[in-house]
Amino acid sequence: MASIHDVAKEAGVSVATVSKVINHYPDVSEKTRKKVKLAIARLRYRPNVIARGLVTGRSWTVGVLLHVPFTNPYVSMLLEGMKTALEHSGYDLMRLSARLNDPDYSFIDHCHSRNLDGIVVFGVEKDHRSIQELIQAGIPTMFVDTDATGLRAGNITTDNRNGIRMAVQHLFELGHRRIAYLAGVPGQDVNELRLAGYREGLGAFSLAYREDYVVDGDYSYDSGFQGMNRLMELDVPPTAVICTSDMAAFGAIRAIEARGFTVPGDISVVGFDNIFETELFKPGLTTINQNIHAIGVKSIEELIAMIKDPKYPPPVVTEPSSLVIRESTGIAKVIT
Amino acid sequence: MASIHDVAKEAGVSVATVSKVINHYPDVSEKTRKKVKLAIARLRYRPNVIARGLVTGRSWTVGVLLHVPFTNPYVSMLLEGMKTALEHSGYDLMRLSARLNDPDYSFIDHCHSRNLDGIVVFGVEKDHRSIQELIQAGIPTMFVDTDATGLRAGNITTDNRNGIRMAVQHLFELGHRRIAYLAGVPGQDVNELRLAGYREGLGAFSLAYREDYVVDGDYSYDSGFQGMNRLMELDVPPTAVICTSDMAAFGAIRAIEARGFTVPGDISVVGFDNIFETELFKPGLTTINQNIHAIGVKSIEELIAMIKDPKYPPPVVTEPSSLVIRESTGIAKVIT
DNA sequence: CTGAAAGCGCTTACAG
DNA sequence: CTGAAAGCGCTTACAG
Repeated sequence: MASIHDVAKEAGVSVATVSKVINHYPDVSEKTRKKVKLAIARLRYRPNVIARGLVTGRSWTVGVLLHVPFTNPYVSMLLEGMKTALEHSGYDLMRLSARLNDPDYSFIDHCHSRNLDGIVVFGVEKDHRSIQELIQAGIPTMFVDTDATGLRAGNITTDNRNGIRMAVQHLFELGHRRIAYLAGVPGQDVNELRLAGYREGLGAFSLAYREDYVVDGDYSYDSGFQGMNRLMELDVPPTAVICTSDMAAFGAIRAIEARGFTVPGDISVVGFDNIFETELFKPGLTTINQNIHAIGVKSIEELIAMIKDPKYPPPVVTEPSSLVIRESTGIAKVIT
Repeated sequence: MASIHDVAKEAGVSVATVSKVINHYPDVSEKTRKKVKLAIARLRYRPNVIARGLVTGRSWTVGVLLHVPFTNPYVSMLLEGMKTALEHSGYDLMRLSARLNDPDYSFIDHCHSRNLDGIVVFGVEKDHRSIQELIQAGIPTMFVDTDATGLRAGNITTDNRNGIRMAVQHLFELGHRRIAYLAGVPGQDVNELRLAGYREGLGAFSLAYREDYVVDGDYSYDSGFQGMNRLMELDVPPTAVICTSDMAAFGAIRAIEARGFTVPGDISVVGFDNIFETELFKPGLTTINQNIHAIGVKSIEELIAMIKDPKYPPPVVTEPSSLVIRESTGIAKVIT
């Protein structure tokens, strides 16, 4: 690869002048600019981003910390949205190791040694040591689904409370009075918000909150399957269940079917996420739509805004959720 | 962040000596080494990878070019495998833009300006200009599912031919004689190999190859749906169909059901990939398993081997495929 | 065993 | 408007 020195020689000017042309400085004569541009074209010169970064302190790289597998459907959509926003921004995306609990590994050191301009974090709780260090370090950061903020850290999530409230209302209107909830991991921000939405939803229709109607889980198919089994073993099982993820809902439905019951004939099921697999699944899943792609796009857009302007206030954004009604919910069989 | 100069000052030695300690040079006295290590610990010093890269010419970064969406289930598994192999390697992964057809964008320039040590490519055909440039440039590269090689470029794929052959045999043994094939994009390496496997499979059982039993597609659900519709409109429709992807198989099954027929009662369907969605789908899909995770792992392992040793011969590896039998294939209804 | 110096490919005051 | 020089944070011959 040609370097800036080669270009300078070819054009018969100094490297400083070449640099000025590359960076669109105004104080270069038209004649010189032409000469330099010609030399650049002739040598197919491209400035070395690495070298430039060393002096400007910017790497034109944003990191992404994913504390979940790539096979997580939420992550796929998120990345797809991020990619869209990245495309013409000049920034590239670097995946960062998620060895957060390895004592030999320091996430923040990693970010520093790579000169990262900004970070998107998904799937890590805000009380984690690495996250605290990251916030302290003052590197522009956007948290997805984690309610953390800092001087240079904002976050973005879906309107979780209202999503679940809409689900409760939908089931109530179908005549359900025994509505259970298959929850996520206790303590996680998203889980607490959704749980709050569930309680608020019940309250809005004067339905009592029952401890035994809430089962913790981990968003997976298996956790939905097992959670549903527990609910069905209750003396008074629910007639409807809201799940904290579509995958858990899939598991719940198969658990219901495995006991010889039908969805929605016997029990109605609502998911959360509206991942593309809902289109494949039978019965079609009624679920709460998250605009994951938009969250991906905005997380990057806001991050870049923070990078570009040190005074840009760290955003806290909530994307609207909506209810998508398919086949897995129906009129309650028994009104108690 | 502390720099190497800060450490040198703190330890009372030169930066050259600090550098030697960091890089485990043997010619440093134990006493000096101790002093330096202490200073490093005290200042929480981490060498700047960027600066180091500028002089060594290595960025400790491998790029990945994905010419498909992140939501593609194959990609998710591939990335998950790559991640595994990357974890303790010291290399980080950078996603590269896929603006391959944008005249303002040069993939190879991008790689150079980022000083990438190696590249993994998926979903681009070998005759694409960017790919040719990449091979010429001599940057270590591993192609996934693309039959390209170069002085420093190898590739890895599944045993596509044999996979399809096994599917034909399975169907033949179930009594099927009218076996159709829902193909992928003509010209793509993977497609040609699978098509060859289909023909070989038919040949092995003396079944005639019929043009009208092969329909091109693009691996998607919709293409499977439409392709199956075409097959079912034939005067003598097939009793079994092999699909070039699981997603296409899902589409094909729904097309069959939409016409009031059943799988496998009326028509047997085989997929390709064994993505995790096959577990969700009903009926359970008989499919050809690709060990995608292993392909991800090996693509990185081989790439790193090439990076480390300029004389490491570019590997061409074929991962075995296997048939996974579930519910979507059954005994042929009519023997012709 | 240790360190001064040159250099990787850039940018940025600053002097002219 | 142009360029010499210093410097970003490192590594690597080379001299001592």
